[in-house]
Amino acid sequence: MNTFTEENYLKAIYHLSTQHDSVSTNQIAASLNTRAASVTDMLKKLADKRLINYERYQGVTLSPQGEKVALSIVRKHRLWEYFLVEKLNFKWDEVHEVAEELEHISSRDLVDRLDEFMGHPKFDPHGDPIPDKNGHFKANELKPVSSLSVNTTGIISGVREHSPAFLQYLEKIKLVIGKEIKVCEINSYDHSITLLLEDEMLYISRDVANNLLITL
Amino acid sequence: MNTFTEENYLKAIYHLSTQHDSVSTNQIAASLNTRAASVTDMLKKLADKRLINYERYQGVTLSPQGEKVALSIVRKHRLWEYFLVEKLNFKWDEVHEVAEELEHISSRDLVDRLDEFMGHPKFDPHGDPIPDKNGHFKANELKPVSSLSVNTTGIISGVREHSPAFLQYLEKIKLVIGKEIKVCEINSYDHSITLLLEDEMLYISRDVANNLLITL
DNA sequence: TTAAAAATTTAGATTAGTCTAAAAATAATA
DNA sequence: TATTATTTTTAGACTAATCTAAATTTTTAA
Ligand SMILES: [Mn+2]
Ligand SMILES: [Mn+2]
Ligand SMILES: [Mn+2]
Ligand SMILES: [Mn+2]
Repeated sequence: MNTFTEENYLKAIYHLSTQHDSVSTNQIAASLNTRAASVTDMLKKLADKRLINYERYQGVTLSPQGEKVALSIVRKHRLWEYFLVEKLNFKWDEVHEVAEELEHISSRDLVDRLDEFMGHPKFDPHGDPIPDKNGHFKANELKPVSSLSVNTTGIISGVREHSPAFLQYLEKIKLVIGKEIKVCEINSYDHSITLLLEDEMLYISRDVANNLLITL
Repeated sequence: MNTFTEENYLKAIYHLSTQHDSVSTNQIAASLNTRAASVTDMLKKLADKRLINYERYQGVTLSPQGEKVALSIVRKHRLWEYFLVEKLNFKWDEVHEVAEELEHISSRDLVDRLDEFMGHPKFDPHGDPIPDKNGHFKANELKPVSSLSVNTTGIISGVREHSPAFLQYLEKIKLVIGKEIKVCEINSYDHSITLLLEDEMLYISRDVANNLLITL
C-alpha cells in the first residue's frame, strides 16, 4: 500500500493533470504547500514505484497504475463529501477538510458499501463527478457563467473554486447547484453580470461568474 | 493535536488500565506489537505532553487529560463500528480493523453528527459501551458464562475476545448479542457447558464460556 | 541478603518526510 | 547567441517513530 503522503501527491498530480499536459515540480509544491525540494524527493520515490512517469527537469505524468490510485482517492473523497452532506447534514462548504482525512481510509469494502448505501451517486455536493469502482465517470460538459452571452440560460452544475468563503457566498445568494439562471446583462466595462434567478435579479462579479459552472 | 501513534498509545494504556492499576512498558509493547524500547521513547513524549503520569521503571497511568483523549478515540471507534454494522451491513467480525483507521479522523463535528444520525447508540456491536461526547458511559454489569451455576439464565451482552475467528464462531452457532441462554449442565472435568438457546441444546468449551459475557 | 532473572531504559542506527541553501539545468530575453 | 532569470535538483540537516544491542534497575528466589 501507499502512504498517506504518497496518496496526496498522486491526487495533486491527478488534479493538475486535468489542466496541464505535464505537471511541474513547482505546481505540485504550490498545490501541496510544500517546497520544490521535497517534491523532487517524492517524485523519485513515486517513479521507483512506477506510479508516475518522471525524468529530471521534464515534469511528470501519472502512469496507468498511478492514475488508478489517484482515481480511487478522488472517488473516496467525493463519496464521503456526498455522505456528509446527504446523511449527516453538513453544509457544502464544511465537508472538504473532513473528506481530506476520510479519503485515506483504506478499506475497499467500506467505500463500495458506502456507495451502495447512498444509491451510487454520480456527483458530489460541488457538482464534481464521482468515479465508479472501476474509476470510470462521465463528466458533465461544464462552462463558466462568464462564457455565456446575453439571454442564454443554464443550470448551475458546479464550481471551479472550492473555498468555504466562495461556497458560503453562493449559498447566501441562493446560487446553488440545480438552479436555473438566465443572463440578462453583461457589463462591458468590468464583465460583471446581471442574471435572473427564480424571478429575482441578481448581480455577480466577473470573478464569481468565472468560478461558477453551468450546463446548458 | 496528537499524532495517530500517540492516540494509539493512549488507547492501549486506557484499555490496559481497565484490567491493571498501573500499566507496564512490556504490556504496552505487547498490545501494540512493538518493542519495549520504542514504548519507553513514546512514554517520555506523552509524559512531556502531560497525557500520562510516568516515572522510569514505575509504569504509567493516564492523566485526566490523557484519559479524555483516550475516551474520545474509544468513542469514535465504537460509534464507527456501530455505523458499519447498522448502516453498511458489515458483520460484527469485519468492523474492527476498519474502525482502527476511522477512529483517528479528527473532526469533532463528524463524530457528534454521526452519533446523532444513529440515534445515540449506547453499545457497539460487541456489547461494549459507547462513551457520550463528555466521555461518560454506564457499563453493563457483565459476567462470563463460565461463572454461572447450573439452571441460571442470562442474556448474551458482550465478548471478552474480539478476534474474527471467535466472533464468526459465535455467529455460526447463533450465540449472538441479545439472546437468552440457560445453563443446563457443567462438565466438572473440563468445565465445558451445555446450555439451552431457543429450545436447542448447545455445547460450548470452557474457553468460549470464559470469553462470552452475559447480564442477568 | 545476595545472585540470577526479568523488566526497563539508554545508546546508536534507520526510514519517511520535510526543510534551507547551494548547484545545475532549462527557459527567457537582450 | 550570450547573458540573465527561473526552475529544478542535490547536499546536508532535522523530527517522528521505529529497531537492535547493551546497560541499568527492579524483582524473584535461592
Ligand atoms: Mn473536496
Ligand atoms: Mn467536492
Ligand atoms: Mn473494535
Ligand atoms: Mn467493538
